[in-house]
Amino acid sequence: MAIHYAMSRSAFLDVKWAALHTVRESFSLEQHYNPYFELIAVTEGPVHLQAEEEKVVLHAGDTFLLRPWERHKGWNPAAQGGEFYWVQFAATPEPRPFDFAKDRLPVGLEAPHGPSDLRTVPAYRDETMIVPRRFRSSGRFHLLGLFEQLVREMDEAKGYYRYRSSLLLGTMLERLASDLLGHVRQETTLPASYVTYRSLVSLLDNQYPSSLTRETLEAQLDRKYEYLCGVFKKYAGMTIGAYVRHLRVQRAQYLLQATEDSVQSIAAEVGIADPFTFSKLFKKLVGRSPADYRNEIRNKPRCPDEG
DNA sequence: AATGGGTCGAAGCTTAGATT
DNA sequence: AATCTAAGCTTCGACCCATT
Repeated sequence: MAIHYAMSRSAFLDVKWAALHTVRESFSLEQHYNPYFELIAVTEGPVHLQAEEEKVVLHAGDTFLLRPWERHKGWNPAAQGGEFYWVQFAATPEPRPFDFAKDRLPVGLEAPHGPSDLRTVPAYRDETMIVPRRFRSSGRFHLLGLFEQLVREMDEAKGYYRYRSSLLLGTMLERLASDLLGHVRQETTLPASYVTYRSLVSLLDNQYPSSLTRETLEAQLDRKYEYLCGVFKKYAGMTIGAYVRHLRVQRAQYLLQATEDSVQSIAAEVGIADPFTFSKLFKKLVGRSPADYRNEIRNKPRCPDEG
C-alpha cells in the first residue's frame, strides 16, 4: 500500500533548506521533525529511516517524502555510512494525501482524454500531479544531479538562489510524478472507442469551417453518425454540434480582434453563411454581439474573461 | 449599407433503448 | 462493450423588420 500526495502543478514552492547528510550514530538517536515537507533522495545506501512508526530501508536512488512535523530518525544504529540528500520545502496550496483506490484520478493521469482535449475548453486551472511518498525513479541519476545543483545553490546562496531552488525542486517533483505516471499508464488499456473519439476530435478541429455533414463524418470514420455523437458526448462531455459552435465562435473572436473583416465575411469564414444566424450564435456564447465584442477588445487591451 | 433581433419549419442532431 | 435504430428534440437559415 503505497502512499501518494496530490499537489497542484501550479503550486508555489518555497525551498527552505537543502543539504547532503551522512548517516552517523546520532541519526538513530535523535528524533527530527520540522514544519515543512521534506524530500529525501539516497545517494548511497542502505539508509534505515523510520518515519513515525513506519520503518523503511532506502537504497541508492530511492526517494522518500516526509510530511510536515513527521518525526523521523534512523532505526539501525549499526548501519552507518549511508548518504542522502534532503530538501525542506513549503508548497501552497499544500499537497494532500491521495488514494488511488478512492480518489478520482486527476486529468492527465487517467486515460488521456477529457475536456482538455478540446480546443475551446480552457486547461484545468488546478492540474494535479501525483507525487509518490516512496519511489525509485527511473531517472534517478538525473534526479540526484538536480539535488546536487540544489544543494550547491543553497550553499552559495547568491542572487535569485531561492527562485532557482524552487525551480529545481519543481523539476524534481515533476520528474517523480512523470515517472509514476508512466507506471500507471502501462497498466491502463485504452477503450477501443477512445481511438474513434480521438480521430473524431482531430477531424472536427481541422475541418470545422467547411461543410461537416453527417455523411462526411460517417464516410471518414466508418461509423454511424448517431454512434459518433454518443462517443463524443461520453469522452468530451459536450455534443459535437456544441463543440463545433464553440470552435467557430472562438475563431470568430480572433478574427474580430485581429482583422478588420466585416462580420459578414467572418461569418462566412467560420462556416456560417447567414450573418444573422452567426450573430445570434455569437451573442449566445459570448454574451455580446460581434460588433460589441470588437469594440470592447479594441478599447480594453485586456484578455477577455468570458466563458 | 451593415448589423441586430424575432419567428418558424425543414434539416440536422441527440439520446434512449435495441441489437450484435 | 461497441454499434445501430428510431423517435423526439434542437438548430440553422430564410423571411420578416428595426437600428445605426
